Amino acid sequence: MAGSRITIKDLAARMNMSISTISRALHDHSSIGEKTTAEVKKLAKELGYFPNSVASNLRRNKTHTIGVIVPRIDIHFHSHAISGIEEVAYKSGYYVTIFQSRDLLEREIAITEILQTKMVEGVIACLGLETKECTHFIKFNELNVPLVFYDRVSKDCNASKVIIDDFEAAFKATEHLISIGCKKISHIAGCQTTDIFKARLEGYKAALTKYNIPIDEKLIEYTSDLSYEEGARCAKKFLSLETLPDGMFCANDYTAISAIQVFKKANIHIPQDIAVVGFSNYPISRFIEPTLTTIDDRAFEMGKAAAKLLIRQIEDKDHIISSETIVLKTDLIVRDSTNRGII
Amino acid sequence: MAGSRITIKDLAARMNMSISTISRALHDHSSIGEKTTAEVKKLAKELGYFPNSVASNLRRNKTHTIGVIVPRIDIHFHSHAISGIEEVAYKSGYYVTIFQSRDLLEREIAITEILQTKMVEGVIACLGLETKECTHFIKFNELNVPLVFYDRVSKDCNASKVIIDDFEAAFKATEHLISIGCKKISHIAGCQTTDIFKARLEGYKAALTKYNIPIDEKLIEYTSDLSYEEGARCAKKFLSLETLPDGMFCANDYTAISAIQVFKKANIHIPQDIAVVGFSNYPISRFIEPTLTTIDDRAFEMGKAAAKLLIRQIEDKDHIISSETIVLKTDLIVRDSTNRGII
DNA sequence: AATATTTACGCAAACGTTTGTTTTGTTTGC
DNA sequence: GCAAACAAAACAAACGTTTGCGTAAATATT
Repeated sequence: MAGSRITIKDLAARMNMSISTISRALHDHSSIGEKTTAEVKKLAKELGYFPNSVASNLRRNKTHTIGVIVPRIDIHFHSHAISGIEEVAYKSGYYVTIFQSRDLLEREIAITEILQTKMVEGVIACLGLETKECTHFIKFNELNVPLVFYDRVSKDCNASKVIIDDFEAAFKATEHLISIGCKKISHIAGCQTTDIFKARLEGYKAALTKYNIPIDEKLIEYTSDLSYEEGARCAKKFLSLETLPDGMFCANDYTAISAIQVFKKANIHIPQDIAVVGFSNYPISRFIEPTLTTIDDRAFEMGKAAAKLLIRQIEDKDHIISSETIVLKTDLIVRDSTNRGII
Repeated sequence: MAGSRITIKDLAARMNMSISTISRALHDHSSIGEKTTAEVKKLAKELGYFPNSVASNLRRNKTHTIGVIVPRIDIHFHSHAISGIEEVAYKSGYYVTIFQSRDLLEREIAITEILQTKMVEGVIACLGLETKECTHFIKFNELNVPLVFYDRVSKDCNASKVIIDDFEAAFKATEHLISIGCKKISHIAGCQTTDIFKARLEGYKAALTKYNIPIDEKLIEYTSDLSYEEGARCAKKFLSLETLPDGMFCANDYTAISAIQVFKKANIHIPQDIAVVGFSNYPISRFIEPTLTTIDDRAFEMGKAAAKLLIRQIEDKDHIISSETIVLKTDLIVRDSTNRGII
């Protein structure tokens, strides 16, 4: 700020013209002569003029800004999603303002209020863990600002969504274990009040059922947060069974990795004794030993899809779209933790 | 947008008062009666009024926004730095708009221009790899908008900086290896046109010198990008020496990890045969086997420090500060890759 | 009771643009 | 040579706030 910024007025004064002429010249309006247009632009460049987009936004009632709410920026999944969002937004001439809810409902609500005052043209959000209902988002509906949720979405909110098919992904993962010969497949499950983790459990069960493998609740361990520590705990639990499972599908990579490390310490070989599939394809899954078979979470694509969808809705003058749901295909990435060689 | 947003005008009409009174009431101005103030606020809440910060920003010539330029959001280091920035900014009532240069100079320049039009009050940036000089940043000086670089900084730009002492960190890392008995310490170095990697090499050399260990160029491997693949290449090079080094300091964690994996495959034990120290404390360093001794890069703290410094400068009316440099303390995190038990 | 002071509010300009309407001056058609 | 048509540029209002100044009524001071 401060400094002495050149405005359109200054240009007008220097050229002995009206400010409207300057404005139109800078926008190549047809009603301004070529010569004048050129001169104005030349002067603007000379004086280092930059348009004041705050003023422009006010007048045009457009900010070309989209607000993004994520639980935490520093989680791999979200930073990749944001990266995708930013990439699409930048190319379409939109700007991205990011807020972290830190999984706090109070903060999430405060952020939605800030976003209203900022006149963002659209909002992309991933709900925080505390968020059970989302009345704080309905004001965006009222204001006609498009809203897109990704990954963690809310059923009872009228908004567009971008998700992966967790059920199908879990099904695929489990099916893969079966295809390499596993008969007794365990599962480390996430918090069952969260839809995505519920879906992963269901997908696991469905795959077993399809192949006539009975579902054994003793082979399912529930965790609250899928942390590294929880993974170790579950692994020890499985070790204490009469017979060790010969396959394991984990609802995320952290638990898979820590379980693997526990197994290795117990002198159990992976994938020979027990094959393991994770979920999310964290960077680390490529580096541990053995490298981890996992489901790619499509974070970057999810961000891109969310941004594209949002921008489409922003620019859809007719506001004909009420909501739209995009389900992304997932990829099973087969690595050494399920590679038993030729079968 | 669209919709029908309630403005201060609407409130004024409903209350049969002037807009200035409304504005003042909403800001608890002393010249407005208590009763009126209360009534105005009540009505505002009823009608769901939200201030239009675009208009406010224009009038007050303040945006309370800081622009952030990072090479990539989805790199762990940067997402953590951003997280720190956002945390501090949020608490101080500032908003954060993020741009990725993707290490492209052209894009970095374009972003600086966008930031000018957006009237941001301050800028935090980490330079892209292509950026050798930074004339595109001097306009911020001219406009009196404070500028803080972090991590990758530029010498020839008049701006504040937040960095870690790479020299000292590398010195500490190397000294640690010496302290556990290493006599022949190798180094995997980064691109020597980047200051931070140069400093790490220098720190390594200085530690050797201090303890009268001759510097042996054969023990130093230079890489262009410190990639996982490069790490493996360097490790093989060291394996081909007549005698294997008994310690290794790597300029980042990726090379350390891939080198460790190469060593393990060659049946070399870590840390008994060769102790390894990385740099940055990537999350993965806690999970690999053995867990990796490394230097914490202080990403989050760096972001916080940058934001605090920037905001201080923004709010320093006198513009008395020209520039300031903060050097953060680093931490050596000792893990199993250098844990030889009692010495 | 007259003046001074305070309280509570209104008026109007300003922030830097954009844009519908008007004005001025030039060209065209006949 | 005069109306009509057009091109080029000016006028002025508007976007939603904030804020210096003015003013009327209410209260305090003598």
